[in-house]
Amino acid sequence: MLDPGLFKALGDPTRITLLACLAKCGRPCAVGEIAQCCAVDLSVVSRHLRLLADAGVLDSSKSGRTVFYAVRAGPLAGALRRLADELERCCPADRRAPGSGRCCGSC
Amino acid sequence: MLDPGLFKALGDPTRITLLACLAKCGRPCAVGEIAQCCAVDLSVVSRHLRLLADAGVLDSSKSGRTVFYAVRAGPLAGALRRLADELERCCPADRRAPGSGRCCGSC
DNA sequence: TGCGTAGTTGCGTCATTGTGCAAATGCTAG
DNA sequence: CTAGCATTTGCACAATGACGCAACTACGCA
Repeated sequence: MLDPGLFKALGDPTRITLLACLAKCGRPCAVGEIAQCCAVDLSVVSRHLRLLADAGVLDSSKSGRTVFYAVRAGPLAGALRRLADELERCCPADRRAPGSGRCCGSC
Repeated sequence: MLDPGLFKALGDPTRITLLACLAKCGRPCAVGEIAQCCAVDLSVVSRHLRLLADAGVLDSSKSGRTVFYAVRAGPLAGALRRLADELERCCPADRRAPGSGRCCGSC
C-alpha cells in the first residue's frame, strides 16, 4: 500500500512541472509539446515521462513516430483517496496516550 | 499545490517504513521506539523523522529528554484528497483529442 | 532510396542524499 | 556537581539520480 515508488516518481521538481503541464492541458500530448513546458533537454523530458508512466502516473500511446502521454487521473486520484482513508483509519482523532516500549509489535 | 516536497519526503523506503510503523501504532512514539522498526542506525532514524516533520507529515513534541513523533493523519489525508480532487477536475474523463502545437499556453 | 522529424539510449559529469560512526547536546536523577 | 540516558550533529563515504550532448533508432514523405 504505502509504496515509495509512486512518491519517488512525484518527488522531482521537473517531473512535477511536466505533470502539472500535462494535467492543465487535459489531453494527450506529444513529448515535444510537453518539452516546451520546461527548460531541460528533450532527452531529459523523454526519460522523465517514461519514468512517470512506469510509476503508473501517466498513460503512453504511440501513433506513428509521435508518442502521446496523458495523466491517468482516475487511477491516480483513486490511489490517493485510498491512501487518505487508510491513514485516517490507522490514526483516529482520539489518539492513545504516548507509551514506552515498542512502537508497534509487528514491524 | 503540486509540491514535490511532500512526495520527496515520502519517496524513501526507510521513511515509508517508519511512517507505516508510526501509523500502525496510532499513538505518539519516541525516537528510540520507532528505531526498532527498521535496521538502520538511530541517528538515521532521527534525521528521517525530522525530515518528515519538516514536510508536515509528522508532528513532534518534546517531553523531557524524549521526543515524540505522531502522524498528522488529518492534514495529510486532507492534502491527499484535495490533490485527488484537483487531478480529476483538471483531467475529465471525456478527454479532448490529442493535438499538436503547445501542450498548454501557460507553462 | 534518401532525407527530415520524433523520440530514445549511451555515456560522462555533477549534485544530492542515505548511511554509520563518533562526538556533542540536552535533560533528569541522585 | 556528576552520572547516565535520549537524541542530535559533524564528518566521511558510497549510492543514487538528474542533466546535457551526441549518436542512434523509428517512422513518414518525396
